Amino acid sequence: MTGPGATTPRERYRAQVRAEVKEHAWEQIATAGASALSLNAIAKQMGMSGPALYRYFAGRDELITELIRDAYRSVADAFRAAYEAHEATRAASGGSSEADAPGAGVAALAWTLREWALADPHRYFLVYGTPVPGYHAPDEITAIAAEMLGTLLDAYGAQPPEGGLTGAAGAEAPGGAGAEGGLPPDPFAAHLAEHRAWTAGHPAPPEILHQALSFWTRMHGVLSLELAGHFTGMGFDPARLFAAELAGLTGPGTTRPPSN
Amino acid sequence: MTGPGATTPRERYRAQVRAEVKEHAWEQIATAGASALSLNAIAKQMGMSGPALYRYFAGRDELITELIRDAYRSVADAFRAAYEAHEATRAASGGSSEADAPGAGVAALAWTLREWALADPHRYFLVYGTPVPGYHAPDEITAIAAEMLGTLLDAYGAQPPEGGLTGAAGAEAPGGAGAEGGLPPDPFAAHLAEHRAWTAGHPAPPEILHQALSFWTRMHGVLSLELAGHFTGMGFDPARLFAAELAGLTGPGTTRPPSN
DNA sequence: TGTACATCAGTGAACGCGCGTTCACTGATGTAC
DNA sequence: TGTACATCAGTGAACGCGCGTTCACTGATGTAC
Repeated sequence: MTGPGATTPRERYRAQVRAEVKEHAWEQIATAGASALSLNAIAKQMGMSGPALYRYFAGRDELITELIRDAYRSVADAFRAAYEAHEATRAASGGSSEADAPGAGVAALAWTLREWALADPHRYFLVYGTPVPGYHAPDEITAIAAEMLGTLLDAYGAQPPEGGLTGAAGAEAPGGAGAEGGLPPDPFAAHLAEHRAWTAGHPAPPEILHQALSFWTRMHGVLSLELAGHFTGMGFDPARLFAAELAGLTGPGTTRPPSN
Repeated sequence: MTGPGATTPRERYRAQVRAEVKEHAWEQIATAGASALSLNAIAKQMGMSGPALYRYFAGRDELITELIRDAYRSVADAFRAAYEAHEATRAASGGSSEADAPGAGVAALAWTLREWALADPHRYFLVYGTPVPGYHAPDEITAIAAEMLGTLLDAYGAQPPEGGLTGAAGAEAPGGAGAEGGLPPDPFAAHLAEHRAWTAGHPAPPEILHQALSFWTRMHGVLSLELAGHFTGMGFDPARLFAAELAGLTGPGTTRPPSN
């Protein structure tokens, strides 16, 4: 690894072939699933002989690991970019735009996640689907996962936290919130207060940690069932279910996908 | 297929061997994943030669299809049994037990689902994980899925519906429910009112359909991330997150797993 | 109860396939002087 | 600018493997008279 920018023609060529191999790998995964990924088949598709690929990847395992890492990287980057774009519009508008609605930042992340998932379902399942047997995520990947949660916490932290968000923290008592106007007790937040090592020092209060985790599981709940086809034939629009779940987390008014 | 009970010794033997084959199939899936399922390996494990299994299954595909169907069947049966057991205690207690708390029936289903999932994660992923490429669920399986949703709707229907359940239908306005005491509008329920063919004529109102779908996606959101290992190393107890999500759907007081 | 026949479980050999991976080698590309 | 050398991309043959599946065949089990 020399410094960035200091690429020889050979290095550029190598990078290009590696990228092309990955592209064909994704196509193959899309067609026959990750378990059917074959170096020989990729080579044939590229008009090369099987062993040639060993110049670029140490073996099948390295290729798969790299695909998984790239997939994580792409969703984390999309997440971060969406957060920063949202913060930028918020700062530019000076406190009076839609971007200032409570939960707007979180909603932006949700729609970004959905867009990323729908753009390539096989990539989604490589990250969030059935774990590959025998595969153990290297530290680099768990770090990216933590980074993503950090972005989510940032988005929550950038919202007015005083009672503006609802739905995740504990159940409202039947008939509405408590008569004294306080939030109901949140036993899971209390639990999280004692198990927050995974936040890497993020200052978010435990109730926000709870909300972030609920966000995570609810969005993936809709997406994984939708992409696995469990809603096929039921007739309703999964995007609306996604929007409804999101509304339960951020309040109404942020339930529309971004206009793009 | 002769009538039930009219089994010859040979039929009994066949059924026994088929069951044994499936058992080894599950072991193999647990070890190396569904994609690595091999008839030859199963035969070897049973002390038989490869082609022998063709007396019992037409081929690999039939075996996999049967495994998936069995998995669906087992969760649907567990669901139905849990519902009926709950209704039985409810009827026996005459209206004053814990089983009468709003959402108690739904909570019983939730914990049943969780128990079923944890009992065999690979079975869970065969049903709710990454779809097998090229595999299309036969009608029998979609029928079982519909049956399960029917049980869920029954459980919702068996609860007092007048404002007793919270969390899924639309977002509460910040600061509590509407001042007039009415529920906030639920656009997704309105959508479902026009797309309810999948309920097979169940009389549940659209708001309940919404709640059932939210139940479904939220429970699977926690379970799939948990079982795929995405919470590993984060320190908190996934069961408590599951309980918190459930509390958001049924109200507090039904957030403990059944005592067994 | 005993014999003749049909049914069925299981074997072993074989076919064709594609896989990951190693190895010795050719030819082109880049580098040093 | 030209020559000598090192580096690297890619090939083709080969190894060993396990897969699904077919086929002709042997023995055991059940059935009919």
